[in-house]
Amino acid sequence: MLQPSLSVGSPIAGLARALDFPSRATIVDEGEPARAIYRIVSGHVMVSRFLPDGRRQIFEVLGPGGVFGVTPNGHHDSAAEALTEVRLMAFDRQAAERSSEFNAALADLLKAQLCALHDHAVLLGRKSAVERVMSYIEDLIGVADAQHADDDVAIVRVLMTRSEIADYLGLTLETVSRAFSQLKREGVIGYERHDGPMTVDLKRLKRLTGRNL
Amino acid sequence: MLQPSLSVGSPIAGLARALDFPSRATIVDEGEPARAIYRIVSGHVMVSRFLPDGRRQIFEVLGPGGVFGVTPNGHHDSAAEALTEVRLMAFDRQAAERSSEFNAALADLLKAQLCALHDHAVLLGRKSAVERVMSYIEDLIGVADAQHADDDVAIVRVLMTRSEIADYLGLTLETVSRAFSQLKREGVIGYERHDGPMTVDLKRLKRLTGRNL
DNA sequence: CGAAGAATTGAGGTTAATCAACGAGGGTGG
DNA sequence: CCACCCTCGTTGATTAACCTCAATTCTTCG
Repeated sequence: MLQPSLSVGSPIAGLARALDFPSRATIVDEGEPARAIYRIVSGHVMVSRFLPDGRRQIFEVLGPGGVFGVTPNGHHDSAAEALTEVRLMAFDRQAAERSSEFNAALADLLKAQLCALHDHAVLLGRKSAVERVMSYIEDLIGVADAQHADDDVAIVRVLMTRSEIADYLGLTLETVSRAFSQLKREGVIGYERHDGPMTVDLKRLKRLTGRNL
Repeated sequence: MLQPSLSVGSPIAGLARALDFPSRATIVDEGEPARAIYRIVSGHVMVSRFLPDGRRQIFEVLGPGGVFGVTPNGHHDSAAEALTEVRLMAFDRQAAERSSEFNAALADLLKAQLCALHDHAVLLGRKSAVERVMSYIEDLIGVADAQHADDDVAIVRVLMTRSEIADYLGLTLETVSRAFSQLKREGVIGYERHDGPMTVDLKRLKRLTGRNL
């Protein structure tokens, strides 16, 4: 997928500043006034929201090129947390919104996000626990689709805890753990340590997800 | 919420043509090449996607001002169906994408949609059946928030069938029906005929949703 | 070594899905 | 006009999936 600019060289480059965050840092809080729009240079970021009683839903996990902090009103509707060390470009919101060039580039990025959120809504509304976890694993492989197209096995690293994956997939951490265990028993995935590398048998995964998605 | 133009008077007005559809007509099919971007003038539209095995997820229900048919690639990722008689403005996609003015206006609309999809993801991932139906009823009242702010009772019309509501809320039609029955028993809502007007006791609804959202 | 955080696994409970029957309009054709 | 059918909604009984509670292990870190 094309990644529009929003970067140096563009006339709005002057509005941007680089920012770094350590792993697990909170970048924006829910409800906070929206002063900037952020683009990820390197690292990964989770975007989430809490219900008053503590239930959490993670909407998206963004990698390099991803954008967050966009809001229709003046306040962030969701929080953003660094999943790894992160380098960001921060664009002053007020100034950026006045630049039609910025908005046009942003529109392209938002279109892709919209599509991703549609995928995720299908997952949350209509897929079983194991299907959700398989979709998650496919996401992990992600653009690697290209580089793994002819491979039998992909190797990925799970950056999120079971609890975070659960809040992303609309499950509990126990159900996520059981789904991982089941897929491991079935030989779809393999790992020694949960924070180590995970191997994915692409053929088996495709066979399981191919039929229904 | 502000509704940016994308309308007559704008320099891209020449790219637009008006279209009418009868109730229940299919406006765009999933997978179809994306020739246009649509804005609703009047009426309501559902946007949805199917899994290969027939499971359906409805992403959003759009009213006047709503936009659909936006896609990051050349093909529609979802279908759109008229829920009522609908009048649309259709913007030629190729031409519109070249207009930074169009894209800028579109960005504002997409921001609002993004926020709405976040709300919906929380609903799908983290709310119980009755909570989902209550949220749906709140949506029905919608902007009426303003005009009903001092009222005790709102009167709304449910345009969707139980099956459509189920596919919107990630439930089965039976569960939706039971939730409606329960809320009726509890006096939160009232109706004689399912296709007739429905009264909503706003105080009771707020009391139930207020705590947890 | 002990404590804290994360994952796994088991047992049991709850919610929502599934299967099934029935009733209420609305349309169509005899 | 009425009988029939078809769609939609409601409700009940049962099942299955997932959640909750709880115990245990593993790893890391002080």
